[in-house]
Amino acid sequence: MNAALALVGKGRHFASLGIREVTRQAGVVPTSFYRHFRNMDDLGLQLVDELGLVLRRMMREARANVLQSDKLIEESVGIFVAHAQANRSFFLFMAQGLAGESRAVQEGIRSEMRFFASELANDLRRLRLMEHLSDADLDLTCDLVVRTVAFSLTDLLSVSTDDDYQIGQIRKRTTRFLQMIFLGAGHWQSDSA
Amino acid sequence: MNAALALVGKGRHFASLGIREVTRQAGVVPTSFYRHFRNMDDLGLQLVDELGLVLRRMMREARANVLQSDKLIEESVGIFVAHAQANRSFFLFMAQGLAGESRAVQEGIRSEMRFFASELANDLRRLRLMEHLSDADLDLTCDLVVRTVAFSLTDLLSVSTDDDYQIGQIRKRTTRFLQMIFLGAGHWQSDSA
DNA sequence: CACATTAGTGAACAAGTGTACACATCGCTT
DNA sequence: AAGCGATGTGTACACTTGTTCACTAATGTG
Repeated sequence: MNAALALVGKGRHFASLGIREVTRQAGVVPTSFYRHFRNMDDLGLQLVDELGLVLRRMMREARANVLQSDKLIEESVGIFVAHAQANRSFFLFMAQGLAGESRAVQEGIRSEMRFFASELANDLRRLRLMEHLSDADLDLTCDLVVRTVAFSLTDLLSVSTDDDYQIGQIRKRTTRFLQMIFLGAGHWQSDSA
Repeated sequence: MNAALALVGKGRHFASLGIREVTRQAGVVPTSFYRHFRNMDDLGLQLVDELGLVLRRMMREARANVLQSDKLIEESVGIFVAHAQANRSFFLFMAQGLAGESRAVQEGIRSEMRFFASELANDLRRLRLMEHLSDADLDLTCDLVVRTVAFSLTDLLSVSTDDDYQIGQIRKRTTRFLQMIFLGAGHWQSDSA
């Protein structure tokens, strides 16, 4: 799995990886592959599972550092960017998988995103934010937020890790996106019900 | 190019296509490939160019049908969904290319999206909508809109063409996303400047 | 200690891959 | 009608690919 991630990190697309290529990168003979996975799709699914862990770690850190802050959005985006840098290959895999070749991987990633969105909704409820929104509308909002951040991911991953200027731009832009969304959510239903 | 699109339409990922595979689908001998393209990346780039045409056609139709409507957003989303269905393979290619293997294709698609966003901004200006926004903020809004729609694309393309219920759901959800964004844009700067 | 499980090995095979080269056709313009 | 450029063909070569099978080394449990 690390070998596959490493190749993805080097710019390859997961869908174009072959068994021999992965085992070569892992420093192991091709046949060994079958000791662990039935095929590449299987490997992809296990990567999705591990991706879940990465996301959960990120959420935990966000919750710990953000709760007492007044710049909630800005801080969260910062943490997200930091994690995306630290786990570049994982997030690359995630971005690829969204439109990937394996239906199962695709669905897995989508489901991780849904989970993330619902956790975000819970947090907002706990913080007594957006209390005027119905549960469904809060879910809607959080879904939109998660999508927006996920899209920023593709921006982030296409600039080199040390291009601090561009990274800063992306962070600012993403922050504004979210501010605009929450601004809309704040006025939702009050005048569009 | 049609052969490559056809394969993508059948669920393959562009990055995993080979020259022989494409020529086979095209009903042509492998060597013929080199009469038209230097390699698969080159083919991808030419597909991006043609994608540009598809998008422009879509914009034209949207402009023609939407201008006199009061349900601007809903209509636009409808037209988008219709075009995404009609040119399924093209949009699949677009969704794949965003996190694809070829940097050039990636940049090409991104640039098409930027163009689309800027055209949208022009239209809004012409319609005298969102006049309280600075040019930069209007661009920001349109970028966010285009991203949101593009993300809905991945939802749309992952359900089968004849699942009208799901397609309707996606259409409704996307419409609400855009309504929320424009609602936020409507209050932007007035209370967050 | 013995034994079963797990992870890794090496050789083998049929099939598929990208690319090169010389040759054949077609349609167009002069 | 002649010639030319663009497109397609057939053959060939050196690799790479997925998967199989029987075998070996390490691991931890009774």
